[in-house]
Amino acid sequence: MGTAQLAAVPEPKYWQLRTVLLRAIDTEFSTGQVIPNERELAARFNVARATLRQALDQLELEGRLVRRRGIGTLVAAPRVGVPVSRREEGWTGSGREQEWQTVGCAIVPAGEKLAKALGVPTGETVYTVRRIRVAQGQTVATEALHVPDSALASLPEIRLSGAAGSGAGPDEEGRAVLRRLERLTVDGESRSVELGVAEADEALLLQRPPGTPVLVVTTQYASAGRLAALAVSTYRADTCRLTFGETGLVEVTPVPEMARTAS
Amino acid sequence: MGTAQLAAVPEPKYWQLRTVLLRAIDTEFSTGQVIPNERELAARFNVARATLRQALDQLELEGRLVRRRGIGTLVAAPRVGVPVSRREEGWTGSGREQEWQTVGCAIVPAGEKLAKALGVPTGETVYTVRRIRVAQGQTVATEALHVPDSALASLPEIRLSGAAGSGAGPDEEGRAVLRRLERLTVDGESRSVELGVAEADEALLLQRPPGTPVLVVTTQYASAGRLAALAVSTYRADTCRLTFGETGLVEVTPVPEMARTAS
DNA sequence: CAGTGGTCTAGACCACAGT
DNA sequence: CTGTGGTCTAGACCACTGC
Repeated sequence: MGTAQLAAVPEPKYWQLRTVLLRAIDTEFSTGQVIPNERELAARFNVARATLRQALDQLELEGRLVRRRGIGTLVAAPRVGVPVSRREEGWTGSGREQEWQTVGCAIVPAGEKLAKALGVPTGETVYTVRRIRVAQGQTVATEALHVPDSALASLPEIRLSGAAGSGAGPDEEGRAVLRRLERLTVDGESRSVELGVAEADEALLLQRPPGTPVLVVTTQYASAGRLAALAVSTYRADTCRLTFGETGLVEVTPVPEMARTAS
Repeated sequence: MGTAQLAAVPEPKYWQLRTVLLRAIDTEFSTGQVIPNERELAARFNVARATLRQALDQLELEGRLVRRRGIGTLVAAPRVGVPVSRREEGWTGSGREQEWQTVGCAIVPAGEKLAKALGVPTGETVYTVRRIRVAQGQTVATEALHVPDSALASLPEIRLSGAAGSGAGPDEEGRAVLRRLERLTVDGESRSVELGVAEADEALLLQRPPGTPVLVVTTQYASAGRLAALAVSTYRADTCRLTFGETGLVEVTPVPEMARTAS
């Protein structure tokens, strides 16, 4: 890792630093390796630690570095491609290996905003299933799957116990909801993706500090011309690349990862 | 906007501040309104300006605030839903209103990484069309559309002039490539979305400083069992919500925007 | 010109991991 | 314990906007 002076151009120092560091980790370090500590790097480049940290913040946002308190700063592994499935495979993932794990379930009357999003009257009972998604031994996403009672009611199946936590275990209730959803015919789904940050409980599930950037995927499932379920999933933005694959299609290059500029 | 003391809990101050400010802008301010300046807010909450700025950084990342140098900090408008089109509508957008504007075109031999991503031999001629996408009077995305010569060659049409900038205008060349692509039958497309930051030239096109977070959409277009084109689009993460709509589907609630937690 | 956000500094202390 | 990253401070100066 070089020690060249930073030019006195109008570009901010932290951005120049980021570029220098990026080149360094691309050429002189490999995945998982720890880079020199912040105080040393700051000294080496003759900048304050805060300035250096600004550069590292950028690289962490780009998923190139991982910082662990008490340990050091490591070169991150390339992002994992996470298929955002089309619902042909069922509600628990691709069938073969369960990619979603139910961690809880709540049965509560819909608040104003939730009711509006679901297109049901405020106060209607809504089943909210909390799930997490694990890939390569790491929790990469959390999800809140909201199903209004009215959507479930049209399905032929025994009713769930009314109050939460009465009979079965905590997420047993959630799995029951999912089982009933299996019988639902989904006509289509529409999605949106945007940037967000992890709040307290999400951050906890993702094993990250609050404020961690996440990709928020909102999926609306339509059945019989009405909204049957709403899923809000938050994926770790630092480690995930969401993929939307066509079902039957020639599998081309798995990971482009290339210059977005080509003069 | 309140002035309550910040509790001495283990949660970092900047995160508490963010929560307080978020509630404030949700209840006491409206879109486009300027909030008090940083020095005043810092004094009001008894924190250093750097700490306050950390909170504002978070809110800006979430797309809730917009900061303009020399002006102040404004409450941001809700994110615009940007349809990431399925290629049924042609290469220039939905036909009716051109959503993409060609701003340049380069004809160069493929570098190593680009060639690998396109699945062509290194050095093959590649047409790279640079486009920007405008929504609501604002540039929301830039794109580099890479088309290998071999994909274009199979199409019946006159050849383009060999060297760049010889005859027609700069982007006239780009439009010609797009016109020829219209004749291409696309069997399918596969996409991925990840978080990135805008580099120098992208930042310029997006009218944002370098390091601005963007949503990077990579689209691979398949034709006749091979990769025919590769598009890398970068959308402003602060102002965009990418939408992936099913073609014929009941249009449900346009913008959920709700608590992702529902205990 | 005055006021705003943007950058940078030098230093302090804390929380956590590994010894 | 030492060493790491995480937080916070108080102050300085710059770049830009609008009057």
